[in-house]
Parts: sequence; C-alpha cells; structure tokens
Amino acid sequence: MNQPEHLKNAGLKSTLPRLKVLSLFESGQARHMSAEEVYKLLLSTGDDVGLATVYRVLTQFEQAGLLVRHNFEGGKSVFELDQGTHHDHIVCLQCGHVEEFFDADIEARQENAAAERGFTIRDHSLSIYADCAKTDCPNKTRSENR
Amino acid sequence: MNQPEHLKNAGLKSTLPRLKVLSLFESGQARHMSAEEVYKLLLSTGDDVGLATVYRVLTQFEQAGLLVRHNFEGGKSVFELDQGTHHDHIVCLQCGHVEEFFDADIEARQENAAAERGFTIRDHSLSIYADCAKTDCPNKTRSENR
DNA sequence: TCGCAAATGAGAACGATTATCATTCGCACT
DNA sequence: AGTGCGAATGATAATCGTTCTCATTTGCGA
Repeated sequence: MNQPEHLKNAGLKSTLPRLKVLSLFESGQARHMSAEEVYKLLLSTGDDVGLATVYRVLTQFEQAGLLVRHNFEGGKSVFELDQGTHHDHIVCLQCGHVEEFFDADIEARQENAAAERGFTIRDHSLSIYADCAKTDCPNKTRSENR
Repeated sequence: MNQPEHLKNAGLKSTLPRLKVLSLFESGQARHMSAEEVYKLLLSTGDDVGLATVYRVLTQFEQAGLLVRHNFEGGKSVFELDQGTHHDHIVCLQCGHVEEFFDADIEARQENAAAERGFTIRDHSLSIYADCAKTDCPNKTRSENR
C-alpha cells in the first residue's frame, strides 16, 4: 500500500517520477504496459515524466523485482507488476489483449529439459500468439506492426 | 538439393542473392543466424549482398516457410532453416549458444491452455535462458548487450 | 536550512530494421 | 540469341525502440 516504502525496500529513493510510475501499475488500469504506454498515460494525467526517465525507472523496477519484463513479438518490451506468481502469456495478435496462464507440468518439464542438457536456468519465457475469441476483438486497437 | 526449385515452389524468382542466402543456411555452417551474421558471412566469402537485401530475403524466406524466425532476448531476430519439426530453444546467456529441445507434453498442454480460453493458436515460442555448462563457454563470444 | 550525490529531462546517439528510389536483373516472349 | 518489362537489388535515408549525455533539479541526511 505504502509506495515510498516499496521503493525504500528496493533500495531506490522515493522520487516523484518513480512514485507516479509505480502508482500507475498499482492502479490496475492496465496490467501490461510498454514504456511508451506508461509515458503517454502519465502525460494524459498531467503527470509529466520524461520518456528517458520512464525507461530508466522501468528498468530499475525490473532489477528491483517490482516489475517483470516480457519480450513479446513486435520488438517492444512490456512490463507488469510482479505478483510473485510466475505465469506465461497468451497474446492476441489482433487486439494485443494478454491473458495469463500457469501450468505446473510445463514448468517442471522445462526444468528437466535444461537440467538434462547441463544448463542452469536463469530465465524462461513461454508466449503463445493467437487470435482471441472476443467478439469485440479484431476491431479494437489493432497493432499493425511489421 | 536443387535450390532454384525451392525458391520456385515458394513463389520467389531465383535471384543471385536469394540463392546465396539459401545456400548459406543449407551449408550447415551455422544453424541459427541473425541478419547481420548472414550479411557478414556472405561478405567474407566475397558474395556481396546488400544488407537491406539480406533483411528482405530473410523475411521472404520466413513467409515462404523456408526459415523460422526467433525473437530471443537482446532485440535481434535469429533465423534457422525450417526442418518441419517444431522445437523450442535453450539459449546460453553467456556465449549465445543455442540448443534445441522438444517435449510433446509441453506442446499438448499449450494447445490446451489456449483452447480452454477460446484462443486459436497462431504461433508460440518457448525459450529458456540459461548458463550452459561447456567449459569453453563463458569465455567465448560474449554478447555484452544491455 | 544547506549541500551534495543521486535523479531527472531534453535531446543526441544508437542498433536493428524498414522504406525510398534509381539502377540492374530474371525471365517470358519473339 | 535479343528485347522489354516488372520484379529485385543496393546504397542510403528514415524509423522505431531504447540508451546515453549532460546540464539542471531534487531528495534527504547533517
């Protein structure tokens, strides 16, 4: 609840931009956001924060374990609040909608695969790209990238 | 074996640059290559091909189903010959070495996860980022990105 | 309240990739 | 084999996401 403390605990001094970014994520407005999206959302609220700062803050939050970074297709990083519970993603290619899922078996088998080959897992990402069934989907935002 | 035919079948006219790129992948010299790597390897053989063309050709080959594109961490796309057999990747964060693996169970469970949520899978990517155990690894190429 | 290191913001710089556009090439048709 | 034309190429400019630079501002302990 107390954001300044979250930052303190993460070893970051509580500055205005950091508080704004953190609040935005905690507001639940959007669970997954790119740097650009965070930047624009803050602008639209009158909370001006430089784009460079947004990038810096997001990276710091990632390192501090407050946020998780995802590299979905399309070249841009997307961040989400770290709720401690790992999960994978299904991304709708039409509307960009992201849904989360978790499958313990898949997780376990990944561990195996790596271990069997003498690797020490540092990180892993499983993303499913699909078309979602929502009736209002294909008409929405449509990220016509690439 | 006959490359011009491969291209024909893919609906691409067989030009010099396309043949060179295709040969490079079929030579087995390196299974996973980025556009930059393809470009440099061709240069080093005296087979001059413009960088822009390399990018174009790689994209066309991907769309034609000759190559598969992977978006690993680090921002650059990596391509590999499509052998028809889908597989996932373990990427060594130290030396960039890529190893492939396949787990039918994981695949099946992904299908489930998507279907259960009303998604139609278009594509999916599972990448494990790890440190490999090779003794000569951490000392090698080292992509000190980010 | 002061002072200073740390953080910020504007804009330059960067790396990967794509677009532009004049020149060249593959190939179907004589 | 020779021609013609549309597609393909290559040099370069442009774009996109992101990081860097550096002068200015801010948080916070003394």
